[in-house]
Amino acid sequence: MAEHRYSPQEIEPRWQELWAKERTWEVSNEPVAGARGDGRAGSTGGGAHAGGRASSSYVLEMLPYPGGEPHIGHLKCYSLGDAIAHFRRRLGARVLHPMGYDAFGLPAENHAIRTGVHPRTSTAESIASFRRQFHSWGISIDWSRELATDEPSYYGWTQWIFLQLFRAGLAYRKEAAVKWCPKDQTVLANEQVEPDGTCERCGALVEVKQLEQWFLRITDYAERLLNDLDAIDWPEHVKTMQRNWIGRSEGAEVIFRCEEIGVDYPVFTTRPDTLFGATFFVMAPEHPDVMRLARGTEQEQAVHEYVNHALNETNEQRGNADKPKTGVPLGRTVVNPVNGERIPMYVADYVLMEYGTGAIMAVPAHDERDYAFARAFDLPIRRVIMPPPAEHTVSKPASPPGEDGGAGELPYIGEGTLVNSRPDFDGMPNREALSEIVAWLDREGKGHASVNYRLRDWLVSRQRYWGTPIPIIHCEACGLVPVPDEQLPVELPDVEDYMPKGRSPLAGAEEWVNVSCPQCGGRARRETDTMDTFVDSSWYFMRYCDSSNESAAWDPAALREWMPVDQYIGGVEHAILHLMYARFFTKALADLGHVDFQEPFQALFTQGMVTKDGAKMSKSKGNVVSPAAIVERVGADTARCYILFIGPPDQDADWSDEGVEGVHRFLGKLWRLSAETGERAGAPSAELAGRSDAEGDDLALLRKTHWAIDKVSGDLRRFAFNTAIAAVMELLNDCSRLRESVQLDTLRFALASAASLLFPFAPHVSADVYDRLTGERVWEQPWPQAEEALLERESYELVCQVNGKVRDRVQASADASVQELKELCRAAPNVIAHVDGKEIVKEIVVPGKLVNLVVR
RNA sequence: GCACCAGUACCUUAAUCGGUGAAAGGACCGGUCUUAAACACCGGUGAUCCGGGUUCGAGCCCCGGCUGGUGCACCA
Repeated sequence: MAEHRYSPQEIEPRWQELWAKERTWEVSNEPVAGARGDGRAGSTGGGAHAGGRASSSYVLEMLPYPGGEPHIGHLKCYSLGDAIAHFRRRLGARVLHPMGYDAFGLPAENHAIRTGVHPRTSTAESIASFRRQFHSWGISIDWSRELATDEPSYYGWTQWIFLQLFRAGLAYRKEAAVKWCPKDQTVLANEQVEPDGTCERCGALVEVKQLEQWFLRITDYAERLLNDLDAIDWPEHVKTMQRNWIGRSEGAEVIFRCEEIGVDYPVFTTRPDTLFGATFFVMAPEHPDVMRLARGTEQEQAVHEYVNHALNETNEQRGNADKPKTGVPLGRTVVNPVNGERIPMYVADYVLMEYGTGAIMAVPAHDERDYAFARAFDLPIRRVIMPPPAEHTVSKPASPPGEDGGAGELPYIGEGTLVNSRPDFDGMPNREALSEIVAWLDREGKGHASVNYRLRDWLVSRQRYWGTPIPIIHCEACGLVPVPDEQLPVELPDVEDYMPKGRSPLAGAEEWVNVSCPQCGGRARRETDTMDTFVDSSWYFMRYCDSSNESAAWDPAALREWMPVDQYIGGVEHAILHLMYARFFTKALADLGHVDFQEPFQALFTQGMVTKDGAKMSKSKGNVVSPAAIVERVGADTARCYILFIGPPDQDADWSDEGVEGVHRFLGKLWRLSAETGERAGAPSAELAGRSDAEGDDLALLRKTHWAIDKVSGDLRRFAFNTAIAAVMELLNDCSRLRESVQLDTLRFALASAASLLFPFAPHVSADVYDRLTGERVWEQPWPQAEEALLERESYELVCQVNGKVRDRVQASADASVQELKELCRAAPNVIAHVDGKEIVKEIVVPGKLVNLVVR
């Protein structure tokens, strides 16, 4: 008797080598005319493959940042994506499933500062490790399209795109108050600052600095980025996060004039209907005019102190809404354009420079923050909206307008009727008054309707070394001059000192920096800032479509074949930044005529985190599970299967070593039972179960098999991988239980089907099992189809209830009529005992399930 | 504080339309095999957060509460 031992260490490399040698997962950009031209296509024909050209499908997981070794989150992401890719292939699609590396970035550079090792070296080592492990996991990647964003052949095109944006006015330079990380010595995007005011990467307290920086005009796209969310198939919570981030509000811009210094100050408000209730005016401490306004007044010193104090506060301290309101008067007034009133100006830290115009009109009666400030500073509070009469009072109008009580508590945020405004607005519902007032302001030239966004322009320059150089030359005569396309890529030079000193380390590479101006030929200097790495990852999915193209970023025909990505997969931590930037790039490139679609990712799946003992894995906690160690111990199939079995893939899941053993046992059982069965059956045979005459246990196993086919197919469509695997486990349990009592062909069919269904999750063992049983390549088989006839039963156990309680069960035929079912139930012995002469008042029949008799 | 999601056995997860006695894996217990153990095989224990409502019938629907998670949070 041959020993049957499941040995992934033997099985997995064997199949991996075959797939590598035959380049099984590579796809060309030229669709072959149907499956006919493809010699390797499924030998059994295959419904989905037959006739016409196969459909194209682009399945993409977010590209990894190659730092150190892959972690368990990578295993989950790529196991997930691979399952989807395999499933689509076997449904008949040509699937593009590429891989690359987001290779620029701070960690490699900081490592270089510590060790002196060039970032290129450490990154290359890490990439090699990622590549090796992806191979050992058996992920079905088209390696011919592999790319890394730090290769000149890639970033040359990143630079080309930057220049496209620059020429279109979408990339610009301006001095701005920027977030500066003193530890990393670089500027951060707003998005990279944590809510507590620390750097996302290193945790240092972020400072504010005035510097000239490069920005991309993403705000031009705010409206489209918002609206087009409706048309894509993304998780609702991700869309919500994007909508909140864009933060669209409708309202009006209204001009308040400071007559003392003769300057107009526009404010943005969403509530122009409350304009008549404005009793003071507040500016943000960062507002450039604050000191100018206070100069020469007796408030100058106090304002100076207050502003300094406010600027040194962290976002966390300042952002706390429960904090008592602080501020100081500016000693100036502005005129409310609707009624000519002079109202006092204040500076207070509850007003934010980043939002609106950095100045607000304060309406304490109808805004909580303004109310709190007014109470603290003893400022007038004027009600201009009356709530509608309370429901319980008789339909009598509310008490007459005025300062009196009876109108409810202030501040009042809700809807109502205007009072204390102008005679022609008083009495109007506030919604209506809002548009009337805006129209009136517009006519008077004192304001206009306006839409405001929370979204800021994207700050893309970094004073760091390890990034894509910005391809611009500074010429004293010509200004900002783009590097001519034929001189791209502007290669990143080697430097000796990576340490940032408030300017990019590139500034030290004199030979590289000093150039002649492409326009006038005069002396000029290269831009020394590099790009935020999010720029690199904002277009990589397009490069995959044509990654070896040396004369263009892509051939438009290649994009037409594959884009947009049909299924994108990645962590929810990228819900805002990466996904927003990639969408912006796509739209900008569409406007410039380079692509002909508006959204890069048609469908998005966000995977949950993998935790250990309920906590995020981290080196400091010592609870890191290494994929390499797991794969070495139990094999890639077990690791992949387990991580998908552990729970719904969009939820967080806790890793348990015992759970891994369970899945390992399951795969071992499948393999052993199949090896045994293959041996008993003699030569492998593609001739699978003849089912028409099956009965007894054979029929039961056949039914279970088709149930599993149906279940797994449905589960895969909705990404319920955990239940799909559980269904195969159930099928295998039945195979094992019935193995002695069914015909060999039935058992072989059931086991081969189990392997076929499991292939997207555990490709190696599934391929091996399928080969042993049938001599065929499972990945060349079309996805199995469940036989409708076998999903139905010709008879079933009818549940007989009396008053909702199960009292008996009897066999009923599947086509029994409602009347027959009632009779069957009434005749059941235990039902008779419980009815016992009582009156049957109601009979509920659920065909296929039960009959319930209600008795009294 | 606001919004959304979730509470099922000791643990992690299932359960189309409201329809049987709530399923899978792990853990645990017993048996077979073994000198013994591990492996394997066979068998077993065990659950719908609390309170109300709708219904012939509720894990599933509605209301209230409790607990946990996520997102937003001075955005004018």
